[in-house]
Amino acid sequence: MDKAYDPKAIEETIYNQWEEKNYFASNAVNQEGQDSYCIMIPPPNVTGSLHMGHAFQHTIMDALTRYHRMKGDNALWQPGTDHAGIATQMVVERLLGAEGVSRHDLGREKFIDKVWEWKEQSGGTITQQMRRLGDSCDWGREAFTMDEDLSGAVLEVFVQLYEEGLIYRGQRLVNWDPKLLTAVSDLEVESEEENGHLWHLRYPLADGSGHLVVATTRPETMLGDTAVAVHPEDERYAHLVGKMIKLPLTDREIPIITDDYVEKDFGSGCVKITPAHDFNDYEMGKRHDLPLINILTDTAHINNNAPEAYQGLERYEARKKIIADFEALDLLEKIEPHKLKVPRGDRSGVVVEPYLTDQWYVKIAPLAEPALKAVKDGDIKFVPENWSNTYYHWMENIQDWCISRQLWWGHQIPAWYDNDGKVYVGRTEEEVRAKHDLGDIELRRDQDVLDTWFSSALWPFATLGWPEKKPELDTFLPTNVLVTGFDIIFFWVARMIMMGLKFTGKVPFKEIYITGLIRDEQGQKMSKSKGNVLDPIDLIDGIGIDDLVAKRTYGMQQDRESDKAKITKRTRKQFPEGIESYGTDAMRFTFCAMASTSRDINFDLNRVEGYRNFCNKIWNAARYVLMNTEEQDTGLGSEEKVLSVADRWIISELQGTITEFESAVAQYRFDIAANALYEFTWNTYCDWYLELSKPILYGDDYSEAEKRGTRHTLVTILEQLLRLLHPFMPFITEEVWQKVAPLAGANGDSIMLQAFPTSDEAKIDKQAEADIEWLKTVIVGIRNIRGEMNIAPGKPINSLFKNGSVQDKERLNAYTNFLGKLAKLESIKWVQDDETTPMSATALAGQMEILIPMAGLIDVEQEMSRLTKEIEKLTKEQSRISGKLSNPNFTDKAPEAVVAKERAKLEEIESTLSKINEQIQSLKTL
RNA sequence: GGGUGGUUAGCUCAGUUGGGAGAGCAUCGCCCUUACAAGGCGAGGGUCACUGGUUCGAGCCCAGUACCACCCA
Repeated sequence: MDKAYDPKAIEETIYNQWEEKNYFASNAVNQEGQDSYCIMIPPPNVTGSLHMGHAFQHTIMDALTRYHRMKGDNALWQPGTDHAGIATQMVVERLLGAEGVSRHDLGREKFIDKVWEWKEQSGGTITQQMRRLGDSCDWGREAFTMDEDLSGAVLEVFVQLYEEGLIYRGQRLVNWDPKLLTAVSDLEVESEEENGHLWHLRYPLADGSGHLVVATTRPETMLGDTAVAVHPEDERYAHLVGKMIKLPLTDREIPIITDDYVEKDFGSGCVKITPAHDFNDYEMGKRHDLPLINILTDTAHINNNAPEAYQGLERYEARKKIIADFEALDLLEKIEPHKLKVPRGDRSGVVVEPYLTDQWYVKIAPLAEPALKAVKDGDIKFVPENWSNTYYHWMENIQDWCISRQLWWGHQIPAWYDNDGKVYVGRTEEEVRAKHDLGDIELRRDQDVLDTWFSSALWPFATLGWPEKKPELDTFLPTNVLVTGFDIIFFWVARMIMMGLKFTGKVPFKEIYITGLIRDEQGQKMSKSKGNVLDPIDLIDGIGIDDLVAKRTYGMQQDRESDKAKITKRTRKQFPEGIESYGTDAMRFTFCAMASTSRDINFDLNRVEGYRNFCNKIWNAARYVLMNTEEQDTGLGSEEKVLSVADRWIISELQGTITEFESAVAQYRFDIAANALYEFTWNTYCDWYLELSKPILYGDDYSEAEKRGTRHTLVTILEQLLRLLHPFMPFITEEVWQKVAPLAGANGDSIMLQAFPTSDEAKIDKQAEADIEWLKTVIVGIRNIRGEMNIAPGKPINSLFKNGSVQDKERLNAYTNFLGKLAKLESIKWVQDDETTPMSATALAGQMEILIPMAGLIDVEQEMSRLTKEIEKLTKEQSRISGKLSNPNFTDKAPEAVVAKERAKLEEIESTLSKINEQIQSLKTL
């Protein structure tokens, strides 16, 4: 083995072998006595590439899948990708645009062919990247939301919902994206606060007796006003209610009405009502039976319903002209600066318009009710639990879902119209004709496609074969857990629950593990425009600084030169040498270690570096073990093995680590699980056990049976540890296991098919734990003296032990070898309590004094200051505890055990203090 | 406006039922000891945001305040 771990040398080869040998495959039916374990991947956009969020969630999903596979479950991690309607269509349109071609030049069919071409070309990127992460998905089952099977499921669901009256077509206000020319759902609109204005406009009364002032943030919509409203209890305007307004710039008269919705204190207390261009006004219009006047085209230009002077103007041009005209008529009272929430399309970034159109909707209330109940009844559990409140709140206020999109890429709506505009819904045109006995009259198919999330909502059961009754459906549904981010609870999670319950009668998953969102090390969201994006593949392979800068600034718009410079500067400052190659396992372990319950995870490259070092530690520990066991007797035969106290201790410690790991994973606390592994591997196995094994293996005082016992323990603990680490770090564990397994008596082709280690209470050895605890105290005491006195670690020193108990003496005798080697002691001598001892630096192990004679080694002053420091520490503690114990309230009311513990503590501190004081006295006498 | 989460060491974060403030990285000192300098050994560093309350005892429970972040309207 090389001296340092090199992930590049092994990762891809190992993955290819796993995949070729089909180790990731699940079975359609469980074997006798076997459980199933299933995770559905949140399908990434087919043309996308892997980002840090994916890498994080995939690490969790893969760790769970590998863990359960090793536990013997029939494990299925279902992979696949999403067609991502708007996103993908936009990419292809942009590519065509670069060649000067629009989708309309091509026509629908040819454009869709182009999208498929693009999908073939770039659709493999993300699944290839997933392989780099070590994702053990069942690739044979890979699905795509536009596959024939899934498209069939979409048809079936649409038709059934329509037939039950749960899908309907209706005309109402939708969020209209005037750039993409499609409706979008409420969730696809992002409202940010922006600086705007509040225009106060004078609206004259029709009878010429004066005017009202209305305040608006969108003056151009006044062309579509159909009323002015005041609050019913607003005395200022009570006498005007029922009168008419002469709407400026138009020839229309509109009424003054009252409505509770109006805020008396906002502006003048009078509100213009534009039912066709505002959601609130729309509702008010319905309440008062006001006419709807649509004044916009689908591209947000003024249409022919408005006075001729404004027709054809773009919405913001129209605003300017209208303000100017109001001013000219002396009807502009004032303009105030005003902050307002501006709704923008999450894809296009342009301001969306409330717009009156015909769209398809899902009637959501009947679906939401059982979905709400499933979580309330505990059939589905959110982890962390508090996300269920977010879910409840949204589900209880849920609106009908607009599912039609005016796009070309997606599942075309299975509805046909005859020449009278009558609509027929069915799986195919033939079915529709036959069912409604239409003969061969002319039918025109609805041009719209479905919201991408409509097909995603069916993902858990559609990928398992629904509507066909495939065995997988029974085997894997409900799936065990959904691993996803809180950003798509509404988009995806809620809709899967609704659709799953409706069409399978089962919940789609029993638990939902909501992961945190990966941010940069300063807590900023990673985004292209901020230039702080990290690519998981770059962490694995490394990247030079020039390439990294190029990547972060590539494709930025020309007018953003200053941003580009800023990003370049910052990137070069943060990564002067680029990013090192850390390997997949280090990155995966980092994600696990950072997966606490926090909702934001600030990703810190220093952590990756630390865990890369951890990989190296494992690698070198394995090198040590192999060096001492290869071609030697590791105790696999029938010859006698004697286990040392260290052997019994490390075996005992491993049991606790396994238990801790398993209980942490059961609660999705991967950070706790990762820390338990790290702690055991580094601080227990490497720092102590490997060192303790050396005196036995290298010493002349041990029998072959003892050496055999230690070799056996060395290699079997490592072998188990590798299996324990495998779900988090699949590659290095496989590579090392291949070498170690035969020496530990394990057979098998791959670690990923081995059983997960189990904890055995019978192997817990309290006596060995106590003995090693004692040994560590003594060694650490001596090391402390060395460290504080600047005695080189390699310099052999003499030691004396005094005032110990019978047990101390026994232990000292039994563990002389360990002490000598680990504390680098030249001599160990037990002295009688009354024996005089040379001037020494001292440490305590319980009552036992450890003396390091100072001759030629130690400065008296230095030792004095070391002891004084120790006394200060202890005195502080002493006064705290004695204060506590002298308080009768504490001794009377606190539990007996707590009081006793404090008393014991105090006693120990006091005896330690007096010993140290004695030592100081004896130093002073010199 | 309503809601949720957060505030602990220089940085990134743990802290389970209230009972001796922890880890990693960074810092300082000694060491290239035959697994590992991507390492070993040792050390320093915190008014647990603030105010008040409950309690014998609060990082943890309660009330309020400030600041940060996100979600919904």
